[in-house]
Amino acid sequence: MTRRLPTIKDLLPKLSDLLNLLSSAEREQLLKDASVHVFRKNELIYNSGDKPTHLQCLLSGKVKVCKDGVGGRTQIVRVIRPVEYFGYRPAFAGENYVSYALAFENSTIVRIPMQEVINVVKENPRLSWFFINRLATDLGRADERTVSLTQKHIRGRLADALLFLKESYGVEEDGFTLSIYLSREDLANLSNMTTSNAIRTLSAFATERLVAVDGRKVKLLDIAKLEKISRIG
Amino acid sequence: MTRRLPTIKDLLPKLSDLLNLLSSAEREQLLKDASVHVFRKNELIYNSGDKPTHLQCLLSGKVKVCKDGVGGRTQIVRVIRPVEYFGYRPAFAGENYVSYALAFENSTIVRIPMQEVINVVKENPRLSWFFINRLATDLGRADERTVSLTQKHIRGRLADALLFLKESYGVEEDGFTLSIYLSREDLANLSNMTTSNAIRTLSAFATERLVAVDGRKVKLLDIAKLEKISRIG
DNA sequence: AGTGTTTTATGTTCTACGGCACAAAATTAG
DNA sequence: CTAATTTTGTGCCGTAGAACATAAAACACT
Repeated sequence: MTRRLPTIKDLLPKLSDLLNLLSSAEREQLLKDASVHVFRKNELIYNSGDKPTHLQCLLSGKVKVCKDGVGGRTQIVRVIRPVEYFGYRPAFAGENYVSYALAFENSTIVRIPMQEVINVVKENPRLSWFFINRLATDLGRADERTVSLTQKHIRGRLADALLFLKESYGVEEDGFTLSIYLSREDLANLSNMTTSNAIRTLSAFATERLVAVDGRKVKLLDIAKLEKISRIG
Repeated sequence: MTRRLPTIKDLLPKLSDLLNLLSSAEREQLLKDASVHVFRKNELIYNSGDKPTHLQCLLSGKVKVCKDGVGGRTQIVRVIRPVEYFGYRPAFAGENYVSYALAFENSTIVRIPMQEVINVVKENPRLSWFFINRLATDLGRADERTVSLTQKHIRGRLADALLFLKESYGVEEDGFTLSIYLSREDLANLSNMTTSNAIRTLSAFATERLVAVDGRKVKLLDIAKLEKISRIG
């Protein structure tokens, strides 16, 4: 079977929620140096300390954005789904990356030179609004997350993580199975606990019939109950 | 002694980092319905659930932005200093407030109708950039904070809080005393611990000569050591 | 198939920190 | 000035959850 890298032209429709905001000249300006990259599972997309030279758009696959804390423990800060733009925050803040991004699974990404994006942002208020809206939404989520992760107990945090994954990546045709298959360790890093506790708590949920587990496949059987656990902490 | 409410005209210079980005017509548009408000210590500036009808600018005083978590425990999410704009995030995200703001001490605030701000933002990329830059910076801080609060131990979190207060509000003429006098409870809510533990840990810092405490006045005696405690968690 | 490596699972121990109780001090109210 | 309330300071206890150990299972690689 022959494989080819998709060209930018193939992908235009997927990028359109951003590109539609632009004049054709602006579109040209952004796309002339855009490039497509394929990352294997667990491959590093950008690293902490790197200069944010490119706006990235995830076309297919799944990506996690992480930060490592003091004890070497890793926190998954955000997850990216297709078709979502990411990697722009530090460029807008005038910083280097303070997080790193890894492909959960094989992923295709378009990279657009950030300087061009900034040039257009500084001219085109519609594009500005696009980013203002996303940054404001993400900031709200981040604050919410801080409170949840610091105040809720383990069961509440795991329930949060499961519901969050459903919202982020959806479920399979059966309507129950999370479309993303995470290791217990990733699940732990998402909900701020140790791997052992993620395993234990997920087992507990399984015996309580809140979820059904088959390896890395997780079926969410009782959303209402999970939401309640999330609410009461 | 007679007191009068300052007029918008008096305050124009203080608002200037934002207003300088605007045409005089735009400036007029924003200021025509702007108003000045004075809040007493501990007074509520906006509440969770409120509609974000106004962009606010703190002219004098100090303000805390809080969220309450599941156990009724309060988390101080952000602190505002003069001259800083706040209260705009949910408007840009299309949400209502999910936090509430209280005056730490008597504070003066200018309120500008948010709809007018949005109208100008959607026309003027320089103003857009102003908010993009701030939102991006705040989002970076929020992520950093999440990791710190979840992973560092109590001493690290309290050290963080003290250094953060120094950075936010500065010190008095002696070069050591924090310019903000916080209750132990506020200190606890800032660093995600119970009031008792804030008291205990601050006492420990005092006996270690890292700080000197006199009521609510806190002198930071050994910044380097505090930074180290923050770093090692 | 066989061997090494990573992931999952479970039990056991240990401790950081929350919860609670109470007293002293400080602040506010009347 | 006195009473009431809030804040600060300490001690003690209980426990959620981390740390560690070990084994079984799953997976990867020759």
